[in-house]
Amino acid sequence: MSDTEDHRPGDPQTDPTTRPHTGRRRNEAAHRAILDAALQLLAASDGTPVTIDAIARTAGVGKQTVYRWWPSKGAVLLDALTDRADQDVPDRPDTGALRTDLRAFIAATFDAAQRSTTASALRAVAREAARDPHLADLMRTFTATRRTALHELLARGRERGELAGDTDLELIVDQVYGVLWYRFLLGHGPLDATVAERLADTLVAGNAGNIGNGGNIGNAGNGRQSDDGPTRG
Amino acid sequence: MSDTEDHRPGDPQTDPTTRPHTGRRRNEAAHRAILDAALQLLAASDGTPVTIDAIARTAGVGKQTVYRWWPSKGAVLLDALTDRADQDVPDRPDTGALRTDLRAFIAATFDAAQRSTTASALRAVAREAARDPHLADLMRTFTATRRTALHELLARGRERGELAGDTDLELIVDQVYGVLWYRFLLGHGPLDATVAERLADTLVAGNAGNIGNGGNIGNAGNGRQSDDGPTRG
DNA sequence: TGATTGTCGAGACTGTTAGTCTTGTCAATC
DNA sequence: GATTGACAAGACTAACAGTCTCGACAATCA
Repeated sequence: MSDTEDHRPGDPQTDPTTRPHTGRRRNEAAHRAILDAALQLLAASDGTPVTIDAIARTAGVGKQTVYRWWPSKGAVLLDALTDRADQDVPDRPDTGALRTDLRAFIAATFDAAQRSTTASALRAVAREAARDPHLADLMRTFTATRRTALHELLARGRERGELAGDTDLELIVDQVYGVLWYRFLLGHGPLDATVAERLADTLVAGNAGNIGNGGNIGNAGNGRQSDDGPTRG
Repeated sequence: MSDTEDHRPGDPQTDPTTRPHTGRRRNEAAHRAILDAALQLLAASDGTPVTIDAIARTAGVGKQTVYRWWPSKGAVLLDALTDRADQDVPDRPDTGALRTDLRAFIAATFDAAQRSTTASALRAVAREAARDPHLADLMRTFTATRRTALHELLARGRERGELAGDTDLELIVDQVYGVLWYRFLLGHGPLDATVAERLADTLVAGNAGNIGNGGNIGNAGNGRQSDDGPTRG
């Protein structure tokens, strides 16, 4: 729940530190009802976009009340999604071995994305984000946490020597989340535990360094350079 | 140019085989002007969606003329994009070695996606597709050709023993196009020749079979099973 | 107690856009 | 010359995000 302190942007009156605050107080129940309505509609969404009117009507609330506390439709939707998705943030496995850590992380991530309520909401928000640059930005922040967690997991493995010193960790992160989003949004391939294992194993094997990197073709060391910084964008 | 034979859907009169066709003929110049206008607007798009009115106005054409030949805005946009993107379909390198084939294919694909005209149009169409299920379908067909080409390239390598016999080729395809779309749409990381090489090399190394698949951690053979069929969805 | 402030639900309003319908014109065929 | 159908122009409808207005209500202050 990242929303309990929303203000009307640029409205210092709502900051209780400056002035005692007169006037009627914010109705927490309405606020809660809006988030619940938004999540319910997102979860039930069949592809048609969720409208503000529908959210307000479902919540039994005036439209203005929605816009008093959120700057745009996208912000409401993301708050509703966050409210839900924070419940199933993948934990950060630390088994001491990269391959098993990675397997667990990817499997948990795939699994979380597939939970029916989350999945439908996530898809709906992603669709909105395609048209709403502000929401797209919020989505980037939303995903950055998970990207960072994966990056750290990989960095730990690299420090232990399980990945080559010049491994491009960001590329691995993008391979994982690229496959996830690609299959999630297009739905043309599975995102199950088997795929998670295959992906984890081949990523580790493919970046393991000079010990077993060749296969049938010698893999000449080609000026790869490491890049750090957990999340670039 | 995949559009020269569009009909008004469900309008058998336009099929010249049934009846000689009376009345004024279709204006090819207008048709061409619409596609050109659409592409021009797509290429110049800054994020704001391209409207049908703008296309018609730019083409010097009535809106009805657009809708006479295309069923929806998405269809026009995709036709315009196809018109352009067919020019830079990556060829199918066949150097005899998987690693170099893959490097060339991925580099060419990344490069084509980045060409300024194509890139802007592609992004705009992808944004539209998020809201327009019909366009999303057309996009899948549009990308299927390229997916198939990559799949075949990989299958060739597997036959030559450069990939393990149980390699999941679809997963590799999705890693390539997943990274491509993910970085292309979010723009948080590069899609250059260096990345193409790294990606190709690690994919080959990670799926090379039992010769050098371990790295520091033994990679126990875990019941992976191959799945063929070039494109599943 | 009464004035002030700010929220509430309701819903009218504005502006934008996809897609349809209408009108008067023009070109091809019968 | 009649019919058919494409044409440009643009009015029209329906959805939707976001704003504005209204009368009611709740909290604070003088």
